[in-house]
Amino acid sequence: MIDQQRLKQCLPALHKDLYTDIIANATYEKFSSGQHIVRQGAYLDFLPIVLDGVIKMYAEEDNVQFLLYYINPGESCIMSFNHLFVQEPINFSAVSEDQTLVMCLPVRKVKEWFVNYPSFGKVIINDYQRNFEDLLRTTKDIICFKMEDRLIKYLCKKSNLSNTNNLHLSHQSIASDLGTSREVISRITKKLESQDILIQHKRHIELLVSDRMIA
Amino acid sequence: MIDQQRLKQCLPALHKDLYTDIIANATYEKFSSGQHIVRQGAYLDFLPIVLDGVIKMYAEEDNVQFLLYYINPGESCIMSFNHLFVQEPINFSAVSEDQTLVMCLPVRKVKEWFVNYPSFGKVIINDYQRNFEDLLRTTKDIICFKMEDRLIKYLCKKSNLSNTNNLHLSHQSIASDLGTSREVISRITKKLESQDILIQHKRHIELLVSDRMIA
DNA sequence: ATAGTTCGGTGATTTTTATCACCGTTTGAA
DNA sequence: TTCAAACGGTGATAAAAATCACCGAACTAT
Repeated sequence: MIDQQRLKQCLPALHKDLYTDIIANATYEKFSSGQHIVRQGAYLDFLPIVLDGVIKMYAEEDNVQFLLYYINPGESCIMSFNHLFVQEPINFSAVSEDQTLVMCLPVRKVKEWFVNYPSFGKVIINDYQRNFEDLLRTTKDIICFKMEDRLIKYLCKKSNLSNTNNLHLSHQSIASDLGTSREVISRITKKLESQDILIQHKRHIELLVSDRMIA
Repeated sequence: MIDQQRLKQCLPALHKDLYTDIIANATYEKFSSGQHIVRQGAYLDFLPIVLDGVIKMYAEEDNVQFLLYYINPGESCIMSFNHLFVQEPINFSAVSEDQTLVMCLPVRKVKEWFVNYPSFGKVIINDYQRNFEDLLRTTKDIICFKMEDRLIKYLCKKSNLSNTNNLHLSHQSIASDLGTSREVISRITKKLESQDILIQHKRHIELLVSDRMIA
């Protein structure tokens, strides 16, 4: 599905032998927008690594589903790694944002690589770190900022990810991502429109500010 | 400062040689209640592992300081691990809750162990996992529960940690941990007192419920 | 002893967020 | 084409949290 060249771009600094080994053992899955790659409460027997597209990490609680952070190409949904060693249900969900290509590494091999290749371990650590920092960022935002600021930040982030200012998002889905209700988003977007921060079109939201407030 | 026996209790399942190596290279620091072990914005040249006492993980933002989760004996404040490899300021603080004994492992050695001992890597992974799950739990609580429920949970947790129902906490410090203001806590504790969930004494709060609502 | 500080209580008010109710429009599928 | 579902707007209201202001009690260091 992918060659060594490509894999090196995604996961640099691994041991030479490891690249061939990974390619020999990987399987691939394509996901269309909105599909579950990992479902909260399920068990895992593979480690997913994003090759193309963006994955949203979600948490669910009391029928509320909210966005934690994003996984970009070359990154692994690494928080499922430990679940490879200890067989416990995972406590978040991963959902494809767009068309997504995911490389799946089998548990057995991942364990083996982790033991035999320190460079693989470093990649794992690095991804853990990144996941943790992203979650921490999100947590800080929730505590420190009010919904209006969080919404702006959210839109800027979306804009960055998709490389456009025209965001095809329903108020409902935004509300869900931010853990609030549609009405709240409707009112805030209206307010932001009056402040020339965005324009609401028929089918999308046009963002008028750039990277503002992105940490 | 500690012998091999003791170290094994804290960090089980390591390679035999590693225990002697760790003990040979560790230094120790004692902290009294409320001292900073790790300060947000600083750089690290050691990996702290808690031997005795409890450590609070804090985040700071906009002059608001709030509790993320606790580190118990045998656990490492592992999120600083990656900062050993890439020299970046850390984005949280660790503060001793009580009298605390911390073992400090030097960067150089930690890197070496990580490469040479897969069992050490597993411990690291395990601690990353735990830290992440704790933070995720906190994040879910913040989004899904209102302050009243979070306060009850917070008090239950404190009670568990210190093994007593008599909690010596000021409203101010509770407010800080939960990221709100003193008045809010004062009003909620009053309400909870009327519901027989707790009693406020001169110098402390007596909790009347047990593990209720602890996830 | 006393002066300054921390602590907790509480009223008043505002801000922020949530919830309910209802309505018209748009969209997509049969 | 038609009908149900999704979407968005908005008023009314309630709930939750934040903010300001002020008070007295308790504690602490000199």
